[in-house]
Formats: sequence, C-alpha cells, structure tokens
Amino acid sequence: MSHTEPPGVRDVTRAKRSSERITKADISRERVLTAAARIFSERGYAGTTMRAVAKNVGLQAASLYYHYRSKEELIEAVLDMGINGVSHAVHAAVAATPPGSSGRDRIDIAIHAHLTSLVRFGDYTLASRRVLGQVPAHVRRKHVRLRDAYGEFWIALLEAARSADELRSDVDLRLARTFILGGLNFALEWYKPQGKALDDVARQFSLLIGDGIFAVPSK
Amino acid sequence: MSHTEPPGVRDVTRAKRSSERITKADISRERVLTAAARIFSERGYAGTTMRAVAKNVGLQAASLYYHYRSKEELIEAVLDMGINGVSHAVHAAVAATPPGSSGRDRIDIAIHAHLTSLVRFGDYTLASRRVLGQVPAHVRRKHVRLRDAYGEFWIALLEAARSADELRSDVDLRLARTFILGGLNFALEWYKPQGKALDDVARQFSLLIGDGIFAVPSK
DNA sequence: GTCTATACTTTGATAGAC
DNA sequence: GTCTATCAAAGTATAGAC
Repeated sequence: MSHTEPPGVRDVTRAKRSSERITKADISRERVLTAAARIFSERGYAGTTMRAVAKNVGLQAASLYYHYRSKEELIEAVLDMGINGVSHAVHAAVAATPPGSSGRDRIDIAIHAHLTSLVRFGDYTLASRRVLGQVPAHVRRKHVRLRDAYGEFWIALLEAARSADELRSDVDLRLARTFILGGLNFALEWYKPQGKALDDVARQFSLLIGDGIFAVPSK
Repeated sequence: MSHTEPPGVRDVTRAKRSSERITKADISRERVLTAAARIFSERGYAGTTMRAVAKNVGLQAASLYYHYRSKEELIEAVLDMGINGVSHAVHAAVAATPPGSSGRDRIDIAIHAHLTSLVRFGDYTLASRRVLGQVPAHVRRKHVRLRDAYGEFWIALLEAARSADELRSDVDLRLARTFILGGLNFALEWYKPQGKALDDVARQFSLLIGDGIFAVPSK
C-alpha cells in the first residue's frame, strides 16, 4: 500500500466535530481550497487570480469571498495543509516505531512517511514548496517557522542515530539533513503515481541515504 | 578557491567579439538582467513587474523595452543564463578530468562543479528553479529540454561508473540521479557565502552520495 | 451561498519628445 | 538611450440583489 486516501472535506474543515453536519459551505470551501492549491502551485502567488480559482470550481470570483476573506487567507490555508500534512504524518509514523528500533529503522520510516505524505498532499506541498518565497512577508514568516521546526525534527533523528554510534563519524548532521530533504522533496516534481510504486522509491532512497551509490570496497 | 568571478558584462553580452567596444547599452542591458534575475527569483514570474525591475536599476519602465522587447524575452534571457551556466561549467570540468580517472573521481568533480556554478550564477539558477513552471508555455518548453539534456549527462556519468563496476548493483540510476540533483540544487536555497566554504560542502556531499551516512558494518 | 455590477489599482506595452 | 504621458486589459475587493 503506497497511496493513502487523499485529504477530503473531513480533513479540511478543521475541528468540526463528527456529530456536526457537513454543510454546503464546507463542500464549497474545500473545493475552492483544492483548486487553489493546484493553481497556486502551477502559476505562483501573483500568477494565481481569484477569477481563475473561481472559474475552476464553477463560481464567480466574488463568491470566493464568502469562504475566504482575501487571497492571503486562501494561500495561508493552502500552506497550512501542505506543511502540517507532512509534518504530522512523519511525527506520527516515527512515534509509532516499536521500542527497540534502531536509529536506522526510524530514519527509514521517516523517509517512507515523508515521501508518501508528500505525494498524498501533492498540490498542497507543491504549493508550499513553490510559492512560500512569493507570499506576503507576514504570511511567510509563520510558515518558515513551521518548516524549520520540521527540519529540527530531522536533526533529532540523526542525532539519535549518532548517539547510538550508527553514523560514520565524519558526517555533518545539518548538511546531511538538508541534502536528504532536498533529494526527497524533489520527488514532488517528478513522481507520477502511474510509475514505480512509491514504496519502492522510498526503499531505494533509504539505501542511497544509508549506504551511498558506490560498492563497499571503493574508497 | 571556492568562488569564481560572478558573471559580468562580457559573459552576458553574448557573442560580442573582444575587439568590439562595450557600449552603454551593453551595460544597461546587463544591469537590467541582473536585477531581473533577482526579482524574478524572489517574486515569481507574474509577481515581477517591469516597473519593479526598472526602479531597481534607476530607469523608467518604458526604458526596459529598448533592451528587451517584452517581459517574456527578459525571463528567457534569465533562464538561459541559469541553465547554460551550470551545464557548461559541469561539462567543462568533467571534460578536463585526467584520462585515467575513475568514475567516482569524475562524479566528485561533477558534484563540485555543479555546486560552485550553482552558487556563482545564484540569482539566475534560483530564477530557473523557481519560475520555470510559471512561465508562458512556449518559453518553458525550450528550457525544460535544456534541463533534461543536462539530466541525461548525469545518467551518462553514472552509467560509466556502473560499467567500471564501481556502483552497488542494486542502485537505480535514474532514481539516484534525481535524488542527487535534488539534494545539490537545494543548496541554492540555504547556502550563504559567509558560512562553510563551498569546497567543504562539496566534499561532504561527495561522501554522502558515495558512501551514505551509516557506518559500514551497519546493515 | 452565489450572483451581477462596479470601484479602484496595477499591469504590460506603445508613442513621441529630448 | 531614456524620458513623460497614456491606453487597454486585468487585478482584488466590496455592495447589494436574490
């Protein structure tokens, strides 16, 4: 199983208790958000017009303002989903690791969870990746903080492995972290569900990150 | 030596024979291009206005049209510099490898050249990375082709190493290639010349790509 | 909830003076 | 080469009807 359910109304209408009914507004709001994520990721922040988003869901531009107060609020909602989606998924997966697991096991699990949630929240994570730098400064600050916190989680993962003497002694943790995340995140740009199963990609990446590309008696 | 000269008028006014004088137009044209690269990379394609670029070099918006016929032509010039700058630098560095070099030597040299030229052409490569997807379709097509050709060069590098039996047998070449380029290119987003010397970063990445992060008797 | 109508701003680009 | 002046098109957002 490499693909989980994509996010739906339930995930998107945050904090709605399961007893409450899902209203027409919830549905529209979610359709708008989905369309916005895709269009923001394709055309950038300034290149995305309220008219284009509206047209995509069969509404007039003015109607979007019933669901979101402004374009800024719309991109904020998209960025939230992208960054939190991945971050929560990876935290959860690592937390669910059996007690005796090695650092390497935990890192492999993080790689797998990162990759699958990246793809699961495809348009949202793509939008985060591509427009974070183009967004009004006060919006950007908050999400840069979230992203950095996630980065620190990876440092902790690597540090744990180092403490258990699993790492080569000459590895620079922060450089390794950025390299790993750079390589994984790039998958967003090229991975297509029709191709290789995502589980296989994750396995290959684990191998690459763990052991490199060269045969052992190489150096 | 980790930083080469940044590109100047000579590089930018393409195909101008060294006997010809550099005109006032050449200077303005280059200043416009430099500013455009930075602003495109910061604000995206649609978010960059001709007025903003002009203001940045102390001109009126209308004056830009003396140097570039349109916004499209301007972004094309920026993308050209970004993609060709890196591609040419890496080709040249690998071509200059001594005859007996191993596949690993050549890959290390490519990593170093990729990283240094990435940083040398900073704003241009950043612009390519960030706005390629936002640009009018016919502009994008050409540059996607260039980028893909560069990717194939890396496949050839890896294939050569495989033929010499230097690679672990279970490495998927195309996956390894995208992972490596993803990790290297991400450096664009965080590398600051004030920090660690770029040569050291390149060395770390070579180690990471070659041998991974885990100590040898780990698996 | 979604519409039509519209106010106001900013955009890429051109014309023609200097 | 660069300027001022200007245009038509497109942008965000609001008001008020249904």
